[in-house]
Parts: sequence; structure tokens; C-alpha cells
Amino acid sequence: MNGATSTAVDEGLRERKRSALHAVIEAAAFELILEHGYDDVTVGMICDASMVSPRTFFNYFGSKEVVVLGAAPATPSAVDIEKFVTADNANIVADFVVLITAEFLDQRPNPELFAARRLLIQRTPALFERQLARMTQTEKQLVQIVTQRFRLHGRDTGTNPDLDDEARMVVALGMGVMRFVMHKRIIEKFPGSSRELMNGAVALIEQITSNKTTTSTQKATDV
Amino acid sequence: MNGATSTAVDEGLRERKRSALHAVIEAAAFELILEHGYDDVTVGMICDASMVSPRTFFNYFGSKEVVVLGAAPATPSAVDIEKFVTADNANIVADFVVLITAEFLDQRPNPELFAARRLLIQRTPALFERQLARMTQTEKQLVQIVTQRFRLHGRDTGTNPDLDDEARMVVALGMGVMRFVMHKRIIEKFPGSSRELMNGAVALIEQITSNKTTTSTQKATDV
DNA sequence: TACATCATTGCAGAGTGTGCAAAGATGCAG
DNA sequence: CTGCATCTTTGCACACTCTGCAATGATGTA
Repeated sequence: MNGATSTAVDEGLRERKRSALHAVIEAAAFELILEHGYDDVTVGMICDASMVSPRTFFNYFGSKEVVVLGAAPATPSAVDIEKFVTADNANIVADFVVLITAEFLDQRPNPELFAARRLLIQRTPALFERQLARMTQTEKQLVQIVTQRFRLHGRDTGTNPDLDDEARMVVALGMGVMRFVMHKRIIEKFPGSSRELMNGAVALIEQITSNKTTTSTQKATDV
Repeated sequence: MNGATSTAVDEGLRERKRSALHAVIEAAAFELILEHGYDDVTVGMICDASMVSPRTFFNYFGSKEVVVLGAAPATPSAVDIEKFVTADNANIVADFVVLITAEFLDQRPNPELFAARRLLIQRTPALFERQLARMTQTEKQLVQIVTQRFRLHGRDTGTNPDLDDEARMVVALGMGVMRFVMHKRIIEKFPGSSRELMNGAVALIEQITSNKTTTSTQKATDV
């Protein structure tokens, strides 16, 4: 029990109390939800356990799901972005998947909480959905990152007006793969490490997208 | 105003009344929501307009969003499945996207309602999310369809134990593209037909996945 | 100490959704 | 067409999430 999640050092009693209470509610919520499941724990129960009024709970978290999902929409770290942008691998989709899954492999602030968060999201279909929906919200940023890589590789938006579309498609494909990976973890309870899982996924993409056995230039417009 | 959506011919007064009332509530809901927006229309308002009790509304639809999204989780038609399974195109992802978007191009039962449904889903982020989430629920069926195509092309599950994974990855990639297409329609308000849009998407996939400029066999495991 | 500022809370209420039992409509034999 | 079984509709009470508002309490600061 080390108190606040984001650990502000000392910013006055008010700030410290605030983040302490935040941590208390969070802890109570996770304890209850880990035991009884997300749907069987009410905000009232969390409030009883953490001795705050429901109104205060909503002042802090705004909604029930935010407690589990966390406040931030989960964006990749600067280091990972740098790696992705400068990489020169052939399969950009594979690289991109590595980028967006990397965030799930890191365990930065509070390992226990991080693990619990991931576990609960995996366990609870509703939360899983919302998590994916959130990722879509960061789409704009991700598209920019992909575009950056394009630029570094000599492809410019000015020269190629459809480059934005191409970047968005890379992101879209990557999101799909994300689904695949999480699904494999949740439904099949894949025992290996996330990195193993991801490598398998990457290999699969390569296999599928390079599977051009016949009439490789014909488009599938005739269905 | 032709009454019921699914139009059962004559199955007793009870059945007819039931589907009539279903249609009435549906119509009232769409009229209100098209005008005021999904969030600004309450179940109570729909009930007032269609002269039923709120309890009856929930007996029929179970939740507010079901009125707009429709009951069925939207699966591809048998004809489209057949086309997909027997096709021998090189890019299976492209074919798959054609398959799952085909359903959005057909306007089978009630054209007006169909158009309104699509419009509202596009307009309302929350509904859009739920729609995508629903599609994930049909994943199992879609995976089976892809596997069928594999089999027809001489690839067997017995011989290749990872074939299920490969099928799921095709589905996952397709879902991602789905996102791209819908996004382009909603955010950019792409003016062309859905078919145009889809063809553009298909071309993009080809371009991206065939973009193996360097070290094409190396995997992206080192990021 | 006095005052401003922010945090916490209670309260009232909207909105979605569910279980239950009463009242109404329909179906179907006799 | 009468009576009974069955299904539908409804009202009622209630749980739960979430919001606006105003009062109370704690902290920051001069």
C-alpha cells in the first residue's frame, strides 16, 4: 500500500489527500470486483468499503467503468513510437501491432494494479468492448505516427494524397490484429507470454498477406 | 407504412397484433430519434408516441439501443457466403471484407428502415461502438466460413493445426478494415457509394500488404 | 484570525432496466 | 357461445448509474 497511483511528491495536503482517497477507492473497487465480478459489484458497495459517499465516487471517477479502465485512453510510450517510426521492416502492419501491444506488456506505475486491470478487462466482456472503443479514440494519434514513418521513408503527403488513407488502413488492420491477440488470451486462455502470442500473430499476418497464389493483381470487386 | 418488419403472413390475431405493435413502436422510435438524436430521446417519449407502457417497450426490445440496432447480430447472406467460399482470389482479406460489407449494401426487408438504421448508427458514436461489438460476437461463424474456404482450397484442419488461427486472423484483419470503411463514411462523410468506398479499401490492403520492400522474411520481433 | 477556495456530502431527480402479480385479450375446446 | 388455458399488457415497486445544486466541512493564505 504505497498510496497514490501517480505519486505526486508533495503538493500540499489537499493534493496528497486527494490522491490518497483516489487510491483508497481504487483499491476497494479492485478488491471487490476481483472477488465478485464487475457486474455484481455496485458503486454503493465500493463506497461502503472505502467510506465515501456515492457522490464523491462519481466526482473522482465519473463512471463505474473508469475505475477499472483507468483515466487515460492508453497511448504508446515515446520510446516505442520512436522505435516504430525509425524501423525499416517490410511488414508495417506487424510493426504497428508490436507498437500498440507494447503498452500492454509494460508494467510501469503499479504492477499489481496493472495486472488486475488487465485481468478484469479480459474477464468482463463489457469492459473489453469499452477498452477497444477507447483505442479507436486514439486513432488520430496513431495515424499520425504511421504517417511519420511514411515520411521518414521518403513518402510525403504532398506527393501522395492518399497517404492518409493508407496510414488509417494500417491502423485499422492493426486494431483488428489487436482483437485477435486479446481474443486468443481471453477465450483460449493462451498460456504463453504476451510477446510469444504477438510473434505468432505477426507471423500469421505475413503468411496471410503474402499468400498470393493466383491472379494477384485482380481486385475482389465482383462478389 | 406496411406494418410488420418481418411480415408474417397470417399466424393468428395474436401474432399479427404483436408484429404490428412492434412496427408501431419501431416507427415512433425512429421518427423521434431521427429528429432529436438518440441521446435526447427517452424510452418514455417513445412510449408516449406509440401509446404503450414503458414495461411493454422493454418486453419487446429489451433495451433502448436494440430498437435502432435491430434484433439480429447481422450475419452475411447464404449467397454471399457461397460466393466467398468458392472464390479463388489471391487476397483473402479483401474477399472477406467484401463479404462482411455486402450485408450493408443489401436492403432487403424495409428499405426506409434499413437506411434510417444505418444513418443513426453512423451518427451516434455509442451505437457505432455497440454495432462493432456485436460483429465480434458473430466472429465464430465468420471463422467457420473462412475455414470452409480453406478446405475447398485443399487446406485441411487436420493437416494444419494452426489453420483455425489463420482463419481468425483473416476475420480480425477484416474487422479492422470494416472500421476503416465505416470511419471514412462517418467522419469524412465520403460522398461515393459504399461499393466505391470498399473497392478503395481493398486496393489499399493490397498495396499495404504487398509492400515488402526490404528484408521480407524478417519478423518484427525486435521492436 | 478571517476569508477565499476547494472537497465532501446529502438530496432530489432523471433515466434505463427487472421481477412480480393483476388485469385484459386471444385461442380453443366442448 | 361459454368457459378455461394461455399469452399480452400494464402498474407498481425497486435497483442501479449518473447529474445538478446547495450546504457543510476542510484546507490554503493573507
